[in-house]
Amino acid sequence: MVLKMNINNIHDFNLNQENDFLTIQTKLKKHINLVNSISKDALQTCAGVDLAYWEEDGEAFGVCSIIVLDFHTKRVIEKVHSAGKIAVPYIAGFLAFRELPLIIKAAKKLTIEPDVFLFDGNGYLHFNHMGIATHAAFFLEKPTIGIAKTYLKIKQTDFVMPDNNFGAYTDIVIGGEVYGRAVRTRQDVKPIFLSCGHLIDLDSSYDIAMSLVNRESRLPIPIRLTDLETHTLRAYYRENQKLIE
DNA sequence: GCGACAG
DNA sequence: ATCTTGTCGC
Repeated sequence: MVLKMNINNIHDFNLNQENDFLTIQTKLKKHINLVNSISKDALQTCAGVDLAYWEEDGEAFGVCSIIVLDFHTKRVIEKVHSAGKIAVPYIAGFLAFRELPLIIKAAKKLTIEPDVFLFDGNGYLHFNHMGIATHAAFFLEKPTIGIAKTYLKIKQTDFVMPDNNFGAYTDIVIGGEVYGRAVRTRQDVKPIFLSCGHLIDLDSSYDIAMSLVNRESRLPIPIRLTDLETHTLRAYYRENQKLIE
């Protein structure tokens, strides 16, 4: 997969400066496009993206997995991954800066260009509308969807708990604007927090995410599979640490 | 000092 | 995210 934006752009500023992070976010968010309606019939492939971490000699390492599925058969058609040292600490609101280097490194190995990417984390549901799903789309140049397992409170606004049945949801409205959606993907489980990433609208994101849920997990299949995959890869790299770098 | 805090 | 055993329930 060819990536237009150069990864080196990510390293052109001081990695631990939150002000620099904010500057980047503010610059990119002006270009967010949330008006594309994407029909499921037009989709051929979808991908999940996730990372796992571990420590070695006091240093942080991570592995990123991207798994591509045929959207309709749900069969895996490609798996790629990347592993390496993690340079940026986790700071709520700036997750993308920590995870993007490995995500881009893995994405470059894709031979298929997925029609849509699902991320483990927020997209537009973010105080600066620049969660990892949104931010990553500027590199991938493909529609992205954010799927978070827990709620990130913005401007002291809580979400309204959706009804306890499959598909029930409540929109997360902050200051009169819809940021995302709390979605009950299965009965008797906690809701997930869905939001647009970029290049797709919220209703399409919801339809796609819901059609990718089965009885295995409350999370869409691509996210679930990459989560399992990163744990497997981590176990491997922990035993073969020298294969990294 | 205390609580909050996507992953 | 990660560290971790058992355990309640379908």
